[in-house]
Amino acid sequence: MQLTGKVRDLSTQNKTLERTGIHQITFLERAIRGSADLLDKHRGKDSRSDPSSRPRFVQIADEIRSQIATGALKEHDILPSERSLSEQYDVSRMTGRRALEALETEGLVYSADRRGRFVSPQRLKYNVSNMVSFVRTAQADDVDLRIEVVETTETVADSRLAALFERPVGSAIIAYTRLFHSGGHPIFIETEYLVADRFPDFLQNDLRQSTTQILENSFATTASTGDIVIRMRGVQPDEAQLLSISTSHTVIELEQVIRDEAGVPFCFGNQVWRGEMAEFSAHTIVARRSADKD
Amino acid sequence: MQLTGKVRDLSTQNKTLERTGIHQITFLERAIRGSADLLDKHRGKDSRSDPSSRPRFVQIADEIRSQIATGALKEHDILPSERSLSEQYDVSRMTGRRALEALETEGLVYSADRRGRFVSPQRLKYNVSNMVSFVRTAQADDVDLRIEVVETTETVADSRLAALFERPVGSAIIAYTRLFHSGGHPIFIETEYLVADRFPDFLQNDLRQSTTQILENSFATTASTGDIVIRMRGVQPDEAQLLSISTSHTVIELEQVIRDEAGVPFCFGNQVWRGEMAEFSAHTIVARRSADKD
DNA sequence: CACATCAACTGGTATATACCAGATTTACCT
DNA sequence: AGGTAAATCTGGTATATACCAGTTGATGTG
Repeated sequence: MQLTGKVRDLSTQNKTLERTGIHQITFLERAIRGSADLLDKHRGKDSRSDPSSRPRFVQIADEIRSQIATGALKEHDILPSERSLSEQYDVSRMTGRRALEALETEGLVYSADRRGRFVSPQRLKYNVSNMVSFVRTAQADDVDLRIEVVETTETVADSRLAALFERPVGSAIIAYTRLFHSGGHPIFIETEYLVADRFPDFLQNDLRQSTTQILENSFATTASTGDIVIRMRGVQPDEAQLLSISTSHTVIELEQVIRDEAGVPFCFGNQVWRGEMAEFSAHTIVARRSADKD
Repeated sequence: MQLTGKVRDLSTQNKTLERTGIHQITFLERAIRGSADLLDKHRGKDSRSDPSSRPRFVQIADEIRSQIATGALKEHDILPSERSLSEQYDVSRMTGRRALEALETEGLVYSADRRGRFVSPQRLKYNVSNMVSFVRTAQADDVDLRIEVVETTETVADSRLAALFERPVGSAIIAYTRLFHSGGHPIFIETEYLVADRFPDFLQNDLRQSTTQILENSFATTASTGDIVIRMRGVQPDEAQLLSISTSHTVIELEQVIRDEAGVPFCFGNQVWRGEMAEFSAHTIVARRSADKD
């Protein structure tokens, strides 16, 4: 019965081969191994009875991971494709795919839609305490950074923004969304909201620079304190497109409220990071049960 | 040619049905729809030509997501299984699986190996600035928290710990690993390292409580400042087991160095969180270009 | 009633196949 | 040389099938 199945498979597979015309050698190789393989399958069921009890796709992922670790594969190098992995390790394409997907969720690998998968670069370090502008510290650290302005709008405060800014609902708000690239690759999306009456004509500025700088230079406003929330969550379709990652991936969301010396909140920012691309640090000072509660 | 393929499929499928014997109704249903389906397949290829151009598994995930949002499915409720989804939506098991996996990586759903998938509970909020013990603040917020001591060891400092503690390599170090549960479910793993000579007989204490409390009460040591790093990464197999999540998932790693009033580091902690289970907040004060220069 | 057993679940892994659409490369033609 | 069209890559989606190993609940036995 199984053999009959095999024969039928051959006929359909040949039809395919006539069109694609390239996998014939691989196919023949597998056919030669075929008879022995059939016995193997009936015996111990591959790998599970073996001492190496780890799933095949994990083993393959491990091999690639070590190739990255040893430097055989370097940052932004292209990885073997799903199909070539399946030939190389004599597994199905799906198994090769799972290995690559595992590396992707780990963050070691990123994928560019229909072009291939590549080795992820080193993480960017973002010191959230050092709120003196991510842009400026990054540039000081020689991180190449390109800022793309995605959208700028003048809108009004909904209930959430109103509460954050301690202003009435409907207050004029400036909003802009920017996409940050490093090494030619998107790293995070940032949307910032500013109280409009405090920063007239803010959007006239070139936003492809540190906004903290603009606020300091043109509006004499400096960040003094901030409240930050960091969480991991699933990516939204529109975000996925901007970050050029596939849906059903996780990102890190970082929200911050920035206050001036008087404690008045003037900027609300929302950042959506490719999780594998960053690392967040903070320096904290324990509030000795005085004002700060929670 | 395609039709021939179909006929062949039927014959093999019947063979299978004789053994499993349970999915016959589903199979018949599908067979009745068969002729129309075949035409559909030849025309626009399901869903892609449709206005609803989103992949089938995304649509299914969306439906379940809205069921969670509306409260039809509540925290820790069990979700439909992969097989029942595939019947319900008339898709293959793999497609149903992908829908569930998507929800899992989003964090809306967690899976307990071979028992099923369940709706994730609300996130725990962890204020990292408020270093006055996660345990104590959680208990103040009525979060039920169970601490399981996984391992306690007395070891010596490797180069990394030595550097962190500003002590020579080989210094005696106390280490313990604890698993934190909430609502009967594992939330994060914490491993803490203490300089041994400063905290004699520390491991004699019951570690199923706030260690900050122990340090304050028995050793007159209070946390004053801390350095924290947060990053997203892939989970290690041993961690996955403790957290009862599957491999190839992402977790949030939180490392912290805790210092006393004199600025001397006395505790190094490493936490591995189920990413969907937590949300980290911090209150930061901008260092006005004085000491802090990262 | 306690305990062992077994049938029926569950997700996990794996294969084979198919077609799609976008990206890239090659080949050819002007 | 330049440009276009076809071939051939890439991953994305989907189906059907199979067997595995835990979990759970029902069934029966001591």
